[in-house]
Amino acid sequence: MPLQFYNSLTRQKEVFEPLNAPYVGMYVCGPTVSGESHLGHARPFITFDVVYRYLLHKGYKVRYVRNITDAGHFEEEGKAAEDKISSKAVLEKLEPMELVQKYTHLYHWAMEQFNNLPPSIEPTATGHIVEQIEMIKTIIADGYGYVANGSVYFDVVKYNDDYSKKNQPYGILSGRNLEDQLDTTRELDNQEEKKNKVDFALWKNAPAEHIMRWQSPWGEGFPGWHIECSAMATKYLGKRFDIHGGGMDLQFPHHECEIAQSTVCNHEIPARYWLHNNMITINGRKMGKSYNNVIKLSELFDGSHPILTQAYAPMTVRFFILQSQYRGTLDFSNEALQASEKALRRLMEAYEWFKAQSFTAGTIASDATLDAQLNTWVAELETFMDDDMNTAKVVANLFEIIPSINSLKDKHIAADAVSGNTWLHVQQQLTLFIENILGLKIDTGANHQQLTGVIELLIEIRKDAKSRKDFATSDKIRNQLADMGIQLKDEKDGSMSYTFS
RNA sequence: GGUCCUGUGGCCGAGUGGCUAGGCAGAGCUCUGCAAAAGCUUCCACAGCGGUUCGAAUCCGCUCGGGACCUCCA
Repeated sequence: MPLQFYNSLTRQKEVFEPLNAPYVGMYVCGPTVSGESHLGHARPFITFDVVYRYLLHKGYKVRYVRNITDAGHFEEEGKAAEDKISSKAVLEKLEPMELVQKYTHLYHWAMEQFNNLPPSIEPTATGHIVEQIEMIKTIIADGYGYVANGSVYFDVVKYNDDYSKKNQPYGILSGRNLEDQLDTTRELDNQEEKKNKVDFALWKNAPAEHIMRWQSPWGEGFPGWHIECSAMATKYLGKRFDIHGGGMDLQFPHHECEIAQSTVCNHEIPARYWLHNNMITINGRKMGKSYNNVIKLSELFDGSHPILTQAYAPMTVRFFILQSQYRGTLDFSNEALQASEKALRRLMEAYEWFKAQSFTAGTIASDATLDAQLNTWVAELETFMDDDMNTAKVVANLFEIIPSINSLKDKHIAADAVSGNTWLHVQQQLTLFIENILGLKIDTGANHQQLTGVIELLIEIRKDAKSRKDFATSDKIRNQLADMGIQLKDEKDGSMSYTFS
């Protein structure tokens, strides 16, 4: 089966065919670095990291562009609720770029914790003001933008009238029609400047207190909310590229506006496949500022948020996200995260042991059924990924394979039950899917040579004690280490292993 | 109000007509000095009502519930 993605634009699964194989261009909307990323933000970045990894696995040469939005209204986090006068005071005290710097670092740190591969290009909005201005000029020249009091707006109604004739109405992506919106759009600032309520800003005149401002043909101001993505995607991926990704909540208006802007400038819908991940919910509600239920990533990793009963490792969170298919909502709870934590540990412990085993090619399987079953499970992994990235099914199959590995380890099945070739194949495919595609890495816990040495020493002492049947000493070592979060396990062969909790 | 999505066992979550999803939790057994881990077995489902069909969690209708977008938002 060929690789298929669900394309939000056509509302169906489609076979993925790059415009210019083997090259693939992918644009994903990145963070606004005016605050710290939260659990909800983790989902698109992990989802599209897996898309990126999988495309690389398929042999494509992928240029992955993920922007950083560092222009616009910047206020110190947590101060947003204050009125405009007091937030003006915050801006006076603090350079916007100081915030940008701080939260960009935190964001990169979080991405690294999640083991996300860095994108090929990570452009900033402030670094592409010139490109954005040029694009706006083109839109005005073509008659789809107009100037009002130093701001520039996109004429959505005109665009819709003209492009409906080409079957590309405004709303083509989100499936809404303009008539509905003309009635329902809420009052915004400077509404009277617009010809129509649905028009959106391409460039905004900067009020006196606005620190982030740039010269433009229309006076000092700053770019509108949607133009940066159009400008940067065009610059680095061309007028038409393969994949545009982001969260479902960006579908409208952000991506819709991107399509309108790029279509005017480049005369085509910018991306062929539009991929949208669904939201992470908490008690059934989307995580977001307006709901006051945001768990920041740093709080998640150190367990400091009141709703959390414990800290969760970044890999646990990644695994939690990958246990579901990206287009469905995913409900957060401590119970669910704890389940993921245990499951991930079981998976990685089995995998780690198995990876270190050596097998000989060419041996014959004594249990042909098991041999065939293993081959089937492994072969299905790619099929599941090809079907719109069903990582949930991939994970499920990994857990089908685990009992065989553990049985091999505990000698419940003989090594020759399965052919050497099959074992080698399973090894290789598990590494491919667990490490390279799902991007899960072995969490070594405390990775410190001296600590490791001390634990090894305690294990030696405990082995001695056990051989003397001095169970008091033996249990003391095990229990006290357990209290410190280090679990000792007696293996079947008399050896002892340990894990960190 | 408009547009759209959704309702799966204690929890999370796959599954678009017929086959055990999977994980965690629970129960039993095996192994073990004990424990943990592991293995084996097992309990618990498809919101409700009606329809289509030989057969529906899966298609259709209605009812009830939940949610998203329409405003910066992953």
